[in-house]
Amino acid sequence: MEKKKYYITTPIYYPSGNPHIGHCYTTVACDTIARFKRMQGFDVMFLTGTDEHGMKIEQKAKALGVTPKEYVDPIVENFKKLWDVMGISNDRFVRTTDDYHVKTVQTIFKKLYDKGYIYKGEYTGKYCTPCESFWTESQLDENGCCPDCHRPVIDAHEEAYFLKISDFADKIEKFLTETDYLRPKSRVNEMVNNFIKPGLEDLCVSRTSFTWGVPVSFDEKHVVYVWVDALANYISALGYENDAYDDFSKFWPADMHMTAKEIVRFHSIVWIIILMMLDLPLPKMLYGHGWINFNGQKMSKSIGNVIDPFVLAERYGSDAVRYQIMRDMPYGSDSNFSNEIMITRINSDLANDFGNLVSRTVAMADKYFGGTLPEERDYDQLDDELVEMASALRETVTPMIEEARLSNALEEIFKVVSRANKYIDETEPWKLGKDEASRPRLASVLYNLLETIRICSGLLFPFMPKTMPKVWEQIGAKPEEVEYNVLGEFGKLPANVTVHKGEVLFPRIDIEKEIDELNALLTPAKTIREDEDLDKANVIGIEQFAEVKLRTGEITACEKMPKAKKLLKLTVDDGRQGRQIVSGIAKWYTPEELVGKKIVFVANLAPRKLCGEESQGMILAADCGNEDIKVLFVDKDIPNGSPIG
RNA sequence: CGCGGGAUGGAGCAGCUCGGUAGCUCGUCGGGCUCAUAACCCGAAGGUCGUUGGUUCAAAUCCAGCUCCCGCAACCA
Repeated sequence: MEKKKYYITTPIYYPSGNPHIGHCYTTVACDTIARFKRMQGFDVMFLTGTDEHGMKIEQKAKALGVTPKEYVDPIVENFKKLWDVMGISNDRFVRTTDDYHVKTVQTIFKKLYDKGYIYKGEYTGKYCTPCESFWTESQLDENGCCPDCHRPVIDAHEEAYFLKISDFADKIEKFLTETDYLRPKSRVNEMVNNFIKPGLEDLCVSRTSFTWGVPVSFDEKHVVYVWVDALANYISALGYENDAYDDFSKFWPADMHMTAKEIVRFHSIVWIIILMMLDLPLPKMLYGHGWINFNGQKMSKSIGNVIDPFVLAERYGSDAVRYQIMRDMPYGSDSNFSNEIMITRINSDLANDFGNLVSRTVAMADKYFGGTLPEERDYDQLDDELVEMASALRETVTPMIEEARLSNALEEIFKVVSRANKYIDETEPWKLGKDEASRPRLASVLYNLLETIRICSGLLFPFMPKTMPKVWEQIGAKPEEVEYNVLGEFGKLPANVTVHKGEVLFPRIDIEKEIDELNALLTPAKTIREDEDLDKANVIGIEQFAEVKLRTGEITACEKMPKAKKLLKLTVDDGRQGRQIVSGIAKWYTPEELVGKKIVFVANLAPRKLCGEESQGMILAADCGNEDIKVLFVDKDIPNGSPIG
C-alpha cells in the first residue's frame, strides 16, 4: 500500500554568520515533527538548507578578499555540522547556489515573465556612489545620507524587474482569512492590516547593483533578488523544473512550512502569490513561531549567556538542549533563554523527574526480582488513574505535535511522568519488597511503571532521539513495542519483561558551578577570530591613522535624550570651548555616573545631527561582546584636550 | 498620535475567544519517605491579576482612557 506523504520545511538560513540557538529552534522543532510523522507511518520529506546570495554576503566576502562562495562554504559546513550534532534528520539540504536550484529559479522567473506577471520597470532609490549601494528613503540616516558611510546619496534609477503582486490583494486576503494556512491565527490580522489593506506594492525581484545571485536567463545584467530565489527552494529541492530530483508530484504541496515570525510576511503573502501565478497547489500550513530572547533579564556579568549551540550540546547533550528549547517556547510567542533557565529545566524535568523515574523503576525491578518480573499479578484501585492517563496520552499529544504545539505536548507527557513518581509513593514498593506475600502486587506496580515509561519514552522519541533508545534498552522494550501504533495501549510489554540497569540518562548539573564555568567561556572565541580576519584584511598605514585626531576630555554634564532610547547627550570639556557629543551608551551608563569622568574622543569627526541634537565627535568605547559596551575612561591627571598619538 | 507584542504571588508563564471559587513550573519554608540521579511525595507562605473609569447581580476576562516594559523601525560619531 502506498504510504501517505508528509512534506515539512524549515526556512533556508542566511549564512552571513554562524548558526545560533534561534536557528536551532526552528530546525529542531521541524525535526521533531518530521520524526513524529515518520513514526505514524508517513513517507516524510524534511527539507532544510541555506540562502546564500545577496549583497550582504558579496560585501562581506569582498572585505575578506575571498569570493562569495569561498566565504559561504565554511559557514554552510558549520550549519550542517550543527544539524549533525543536534541529531537533525533532514532528508535533503538545499543550497541556493546548487545548480539545480539555479535552474529552477531561472525557469520560474522566465515563466512568470512570459505570463506577464513580471515586468520591467524602474527602481527608484537613493544611491550612495562610494558604497555602490541603493537605499530606500526610510533606510537613510537623519541627514538623508547613506546609513553606512553617511555621505550624501543621489537619486538614482535602476532598471529592475517587478513582480505584479498588487493584482492579487483580494485573492490573498481571502486565502488568509478563509483558510487555516497561517498560524497562529492572530498573525492573519497582522498581515492583512499591515500589508494587504494599505495596498500591496509590486515587489522588486531583480537587481543590477550587485552580481552575487542567480542571473536572469534572458537579461544577463540582472540578478534575481531575494524572494523569488529563496522561496523557490521549497520546490526546487523536490525537482520542480530541474532534473536533480523527481519528487515534486509526490510531495508537493508542503504540509508544513515553519518559520520565525519576521518572515511570515513573505511566506504568507509573496510565496502564496507566486504559487498562484504558477498555478501550483498551495501549501497547507505555515507556522510562525516567536523568537528566543536573551534580554529577558537585566544585563549582568553574573548571568552571562553562552548561547553557542555547539557548546551547549557538548556540555549537556543535544537531547537536553532540544528538550529545553522546545519545552520553553510557548506557541506563537517569544520565549526567554538563559543558562540558568536551561539548566533548571534539564535538572528538574529530565534528571529529577524523568531520568530518575527510569532509574528508580529499573533499580527496583533489579533489586526485588533480579531484573525479570514474575508473571503473577495483583490489581489495586490505586493503579487506575495512572493506567488511564498513560493510555490516553498518545491521543492527547498527537494533535498538539501536528499543530506544532510542542511545548504543550511535552507538558502533557510530563504530567504522566509526574503521576508515575507519585504512584511510587502511593504504592510504596519498598514495603512490598519486604513481604514475600506481596510479590504479585509488587510485580503489578513495577509493570505499570515500566509500561508508563514505555509509552512516555515512545512519545518522547521524536523530541529526544538519542536518549530514548537507551531508555528502551533499560526497560527491556523491543522496537515493535515502542512503535506509534502500540503507544495508545497499555500492557504491551511482556509480563515477564527483563530490565537492564544502565547509565544515568540525564546527569544532574550543579547549577552554580556550571554558570561560573559558562561565564568563563564568555566572549566566544569565534567572534574574535572573525574580527582578526577582518583586521588583517583592512590594514592601514600610519598616515591614515594620523588623520584621526584623538583627544582627552572631561564629561561635565550629561543627560538623556528625550526622544531617543539609546542616546546620551554629553557636554565635554575639551580644553577649548567645549563641545557636545551624542553617544549611544544609554543602555550601559546613567548620566550621573558619567559626570566628572575623563574620556577619549575623536576630535576631528564631522559633526552630525542625531535625533535633533548635534554630535561633535565620538567617544571611545570597547565592544566587549555579548552586547556589553564599556567606555574607555582615562586617568584624572591627564589635562583636558591632550592629543593622543 | 510609526508597527507589533506584553504587564497575573520572588522568577518564568497559563487562564482572557464564550465574564461567575486565580492555576502551573521553578524558588522559599515545613513535613513525609528511603526504591532512586542530595532525587521523589505531601503541605504552607506568598497575588487589591499595571492604573483609572465604564458595562454587569458578578470583570484577570468585555469597553474606554492612561502608565510602564520589550521587539522592529527612526537615532547607537
